[in-house]
Amino acid sequence: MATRDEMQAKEMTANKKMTMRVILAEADIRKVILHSRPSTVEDLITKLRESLGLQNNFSLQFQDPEFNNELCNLTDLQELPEKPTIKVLPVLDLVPVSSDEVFSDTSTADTEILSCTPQDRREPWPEFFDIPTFSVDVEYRLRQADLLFMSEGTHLKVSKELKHEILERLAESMYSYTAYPTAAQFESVAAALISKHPCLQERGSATRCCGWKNSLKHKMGNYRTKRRQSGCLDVAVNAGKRGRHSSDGQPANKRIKKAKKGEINYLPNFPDGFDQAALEEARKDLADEMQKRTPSGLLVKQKMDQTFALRRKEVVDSEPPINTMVKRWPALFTEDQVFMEFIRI
DNA sequence: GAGTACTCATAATCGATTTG
DNA sequence: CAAATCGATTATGAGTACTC
Repeated sequence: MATRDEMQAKEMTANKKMTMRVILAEADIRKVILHSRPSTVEDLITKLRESLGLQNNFSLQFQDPEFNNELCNLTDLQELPEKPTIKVLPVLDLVPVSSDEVFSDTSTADTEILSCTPQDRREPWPEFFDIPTFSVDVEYRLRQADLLFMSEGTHLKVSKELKHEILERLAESMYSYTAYPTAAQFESVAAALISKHPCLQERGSATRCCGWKNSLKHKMGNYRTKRRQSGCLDVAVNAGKRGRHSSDGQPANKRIKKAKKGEINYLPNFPDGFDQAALEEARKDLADEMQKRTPSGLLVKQKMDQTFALRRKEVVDSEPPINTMVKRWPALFTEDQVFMEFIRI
C-alpha cells in the first residue's frame, strides 16, 4: 500500500519541472532547471553532467531540511525538497565515467568551511596525507595542467586565485587533524600535493615543493587567525598573548601556554548545537544522576562525553580548586571516568 | 641562552573596479 | 585606455614564549 502511494507520488512528480540551486564552487553557484524530475540519483547526475557540461565524475550532497539545511550525502532522490540546493563534489579517478564508482566513494564528503565541532579533531594525523579533492573547477584545471605536464613537461603558472583555492582547501583539511602541524607534516602535505599534481612542482628547489611548504605554513597561521575570529575556542585560547593586547584592561593570556591535543590546556569547542547553558544543564543532570544509589553507567558516560568541552573550559580558564571540581563533577572522580577522561584528552 | 615556533601588525602583491 | 584606487590575500618581521 505504501509502495503504491510512493509510485503514485513518483508518477506525479516525474513530469514536473525541477528547479534547483547547484553549488559547483564557492564562487560558482548556478540555477538549474530540468524539464522532468529524475527518478534516481544516477539519473540526476547524468542530467546535471549534460546541462552543466561537466566531464569529471562527481557525487552529490544536498541541504537537508531535516538537519537545519546542513549538507548530507544524497542517496535517495525522495529526500530532496521541492527546490533543493545541491553541492557537486568531484570524485577523482582517471577511469571514464562509471556511475557505480561515483557512489562507492563517500570519503570526499567533507564540506563544512567554518564549523567548530570537536569531532573536527578526532582523527590522528594520517600516515600518508591524502590530498583532498578541490572544487570541480580547480580539479578540472589541475587535471588539464597535469596532462600537459606529462606530455610536454610544462609547469603550471599558478594564479593568485588558484593558489588561494588550493591553500584554503589544504588548510581546511590539515586543520581537521591538527591546528598546529609540524614542519614534517607541512613537508608531507607539500610532497603529497606535487606527487598528486605534478604540474605544481617548482623548479629550483631540491624537493620541488619548498615554496608550497612555506605557503602552507603561512596559510595555516592565517587560517588559525580566521578560525579564531569566527569563535573557535581551540585556537582562540592561544591568542592574545602579546603585550599590546592588554591595553583594554583585560589581562593577556600570558599564563596560558600553547595547547595541543594531549597537553594540559587542550580546549575543544562545544559540540554542535550546544552552548554553555545547554552543557551546564547536562552537567546538572549528571550531578543528579550521581546522587542515585546506582547511577546509570551509560547515561554517565554519555553525559560526560557531551560535557567534555565545558569541563576543559572550566579547567583551563578558571583553574578551579579540586573541591570545586569534586562538587561540580562528582562523576569525574569515579575510577571509570578518570580513565575515560584521559582517553578523551 | 640558543634555537624554534607562534601570534600579530603590517607590508607587498595582484586582480577588479573606478576615474580622468 | 591607462592610471588610480580598492579589497582580498599572502608574506614578512618583530615580539614573545617554550624547549632543550
